[in-house]
Amino acid sequence: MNLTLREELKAKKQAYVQDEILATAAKLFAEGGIRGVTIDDIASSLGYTKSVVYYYFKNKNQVLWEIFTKIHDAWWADMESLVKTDDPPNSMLASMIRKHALNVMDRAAWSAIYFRDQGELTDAQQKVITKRKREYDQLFKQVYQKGVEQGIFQDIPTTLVVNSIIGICNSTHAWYKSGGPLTPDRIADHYASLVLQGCCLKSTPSAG
Amino acid sequence: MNLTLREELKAKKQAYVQDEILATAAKLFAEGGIRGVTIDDIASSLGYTKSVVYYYFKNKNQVLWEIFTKIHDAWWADMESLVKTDDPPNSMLASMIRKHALNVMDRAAWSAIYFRDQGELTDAQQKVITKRKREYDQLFKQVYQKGVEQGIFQDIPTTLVVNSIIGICNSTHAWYKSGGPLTPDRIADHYASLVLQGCCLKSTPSAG
DNA sequence: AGAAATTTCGACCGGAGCGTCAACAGATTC
DNA sequence: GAATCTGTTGACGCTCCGGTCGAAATTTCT
Repeated sequence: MNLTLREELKAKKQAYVQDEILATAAKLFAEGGIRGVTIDDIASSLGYTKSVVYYYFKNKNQVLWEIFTKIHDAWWADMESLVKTDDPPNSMLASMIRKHALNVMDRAAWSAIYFRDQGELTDAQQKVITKRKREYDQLFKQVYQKGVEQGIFQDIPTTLVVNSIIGICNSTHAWYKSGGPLTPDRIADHYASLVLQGCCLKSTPSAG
Repeated sequence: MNLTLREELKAKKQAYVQDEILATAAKLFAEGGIRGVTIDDIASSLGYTKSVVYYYFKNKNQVLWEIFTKIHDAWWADMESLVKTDDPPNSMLASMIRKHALNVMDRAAWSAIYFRDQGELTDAQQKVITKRKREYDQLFKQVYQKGVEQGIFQDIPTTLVVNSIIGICNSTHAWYKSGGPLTPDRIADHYASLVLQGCCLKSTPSAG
């Protein structure tokens, strides 16, 4: 068999197992906290022994790190594509809020880790994540700022507005349970309208 | 010396040292996570050995538990006294939001623990805290419901409204740093007006 | 001063969990 | 069938940390 082809197959299989491990780890980490979950827990939850996890990952920290990078990359891609459209700031901001809220609910376990357990990373990793979160916030700030310049948003410090937005959406992971009377769409819509009503000037009923 | 008087003095001194330990523990826990901070860390941060901590507290869990109960009791008392006034729902809700936000910023370390580390408690303790948090939310829900009945608030599911409120305020602990350009009062005011504008019917400009 | 209560110390135990390692098993290639 | 690559096993070492304990030190009372 061709060498590169074999390597490719191997990589594909390993990626599959890695994803499986990451998904299980995320679920357990979210419930029990990073330190409260052992590698044994993750492995046996999949019918493996812990050596298997160490075969696919260097150590516990790498498992955690991949969770952070994977979720961030996915969210970042989503948000960047929204920003590229040429919607007006109010509908763009609404779309961004909805998307962010839906993303949080879609992967509540991963979100819980992403917002709660940054302190479990190494100092260097924390710096990277902090920077990426700032860049992510920046996307929101730019849109809001544009709306202020166009006179359709109230001139409130963008830091305050964006932190409110992120704060509302992120808190969802703490209480949202799928299957309840409130659907993710309904919740996301509410968040968008709450912020838009709360920040838009009263002369722009288009937001309501 | 009178026996009961001596006991009283002893209790008073012990309470003082306990508070000192709790304050330090809360600060360290908030930064490093519950499991990331050892009893040795707490003790040596005060110039003690860990045996001293074990003299004043049964174990690590009791230290954590007291942090939870102390902060809850303080917040509950604040909110209950606000609810007792006969202000109309809109200004009462605004006061409650402001108060909650200010409380979170006033003790950011304790708040971080209260919202982030409930999972580190025993199952029984978690049940108690969950119940108390629900009762706390209930205070907000009642006020909002009253406003809906009076026709001054939009008829949105109270769960959604209250979780938004709590979510906004609680997220503050993650980014607020005292000494910045944004004062706690300014932040609290913004939160109150954001929610009131976002939830009140447009026919009640008194909220703006 | 001497006795009693209070507080502090430092050594120690035991368990838990991370990460390693040598060996083994199964598949694949030659 | 032998050799190699891939995946898996279970046991082990090591460190860290929660919690205990007896003794020492300090303070308070008589």
